[in-house]
Amino acid sequence: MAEHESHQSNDSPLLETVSLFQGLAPAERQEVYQAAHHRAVEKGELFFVQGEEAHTLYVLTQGRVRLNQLSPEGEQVLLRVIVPGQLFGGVAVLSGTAYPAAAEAVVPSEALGWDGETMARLMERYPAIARNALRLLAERIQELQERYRELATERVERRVASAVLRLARQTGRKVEGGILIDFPLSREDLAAMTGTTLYTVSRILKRWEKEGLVEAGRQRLLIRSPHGLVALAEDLPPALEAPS
Amino acid sequence: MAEHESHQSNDSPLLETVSLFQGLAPAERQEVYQAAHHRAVEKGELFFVQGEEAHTLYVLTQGRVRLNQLSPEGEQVLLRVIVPGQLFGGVAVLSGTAYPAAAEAVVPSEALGWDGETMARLMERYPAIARNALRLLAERIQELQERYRELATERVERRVASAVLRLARQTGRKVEGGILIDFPLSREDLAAMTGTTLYTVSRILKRWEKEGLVEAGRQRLLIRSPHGLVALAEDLPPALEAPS
DNA sequence: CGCTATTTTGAGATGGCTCAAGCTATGTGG
DNA sequence: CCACATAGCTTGAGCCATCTCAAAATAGCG
Repeated sequence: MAEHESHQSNDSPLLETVSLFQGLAPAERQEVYQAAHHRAVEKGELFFVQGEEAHTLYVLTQGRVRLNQLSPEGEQVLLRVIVPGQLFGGVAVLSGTAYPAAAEAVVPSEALGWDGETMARLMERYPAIARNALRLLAERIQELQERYRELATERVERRVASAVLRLARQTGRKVEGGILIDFPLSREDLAAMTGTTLYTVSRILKRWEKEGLVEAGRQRLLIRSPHGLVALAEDLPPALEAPS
Repeated sequence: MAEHESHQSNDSPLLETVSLFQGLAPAERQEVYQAAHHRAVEKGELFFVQGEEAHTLYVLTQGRVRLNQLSPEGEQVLLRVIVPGQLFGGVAVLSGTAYPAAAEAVVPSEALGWDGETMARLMERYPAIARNALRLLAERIQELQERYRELATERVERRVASAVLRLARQTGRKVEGGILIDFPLSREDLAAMTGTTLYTVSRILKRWEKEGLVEAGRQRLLIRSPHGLVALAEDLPPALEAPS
């Protein structure tokens, strides 16, 4: 029957953990799931491009997606990295405008999509979805405001430290020796997240490596000492090795 | 009876223009209005402080309010300026967290306030309010993202130009000779909006004044040539005087 | 095994910050 | 109504964090 070739179920076990659908009964989630269409994109491909009229709101189910915003002059900013369970494209759909950024899969990725009208209908029927959406957007605003302040008032090294920690929290995988950022992340990506250049990021990572804070490879970042980075991000006195 | 000493009505003519309540019938707006309480604060006073648990969502009816975010290190960022009709404090109430910024009246100001539960109840009853709120938040996110990119990729002068233009659009008053920013705005305020220092802003304004773009006084800014500023903000070739 | 993307490193330039000092409106109390 | 206090603004000089540009090293990938 109408069955997607999904990974491990024809049910909506995945949606259980999606905060947009929190508070729905299983049967309701099932209905929401039925209304979705499934989309898979290759590494490097886009779910949507910046400027395209927004039609679909996605929830990522597999992979990692970057939201890039391009300035009129062609400079890129990496607004955020989406991990499974998170919403993307929603802002544009809800405000009825064009996508303000492009969504690029950094690894092979899959998502569920609902077009604007469908989602409006679902929200109508299940106000909990609208409430959740409000809460999610409000949280996004708070985070954005904080990052805005960070960018406005803090030096590069600290911004990079914050960005790395944020990534670690979002998409870090515990491995022996530390926390590994779980997708290919280049110096240039980090630069685009923090408003600096890839050269400066490279130098900073080298320095951190010397200090034993991280282990940085080609598109790879292992955080050996989250504490050390937190200290940097918050400008604590650089943690003495052996307090007397 | 229970009548506020409001400026010119016991009705809700004001709410008509508030986008949060767009789409409500007059009677419904009336009910919304009944549920509000009225609050006036003096110049320099705060509607709420940063970190305070969020209880009330406001719509400004009179005056101008600044939303300031303070960094842990004590540096200030001016996130936005609220003009009558706009919502503030809503993000914190909707996400159920503490206010992420302080709201300071830059001139004597008045607002209508609803506490979180009341607003939740109203949204329940009138889904249009929830829809409007979603749209408003989505628009805020878009604006913030854009400003984030601006801060990340553009030089100070251009950022200041953009900030001034934004203010002019929001709260500019046409007067003879140009557009006047309609509330006291210091060099330091502009610096806090654009992530720079008051010294740099001062120099930039002086330069613009020499070029005839603006007229800058003590906490006063008159834009003589919006076009010139737009050119700066967008890095067009600096508008030739007389194209041959 | 060679090609290409990524990263490192150096050297030099500079935009904007910092600090210090003086200036000037504005409002206030005598 | 004046003189003074104050908050806001200007200006200079020096510095430095970060950017730029150039070039070489490295690592994957096909």
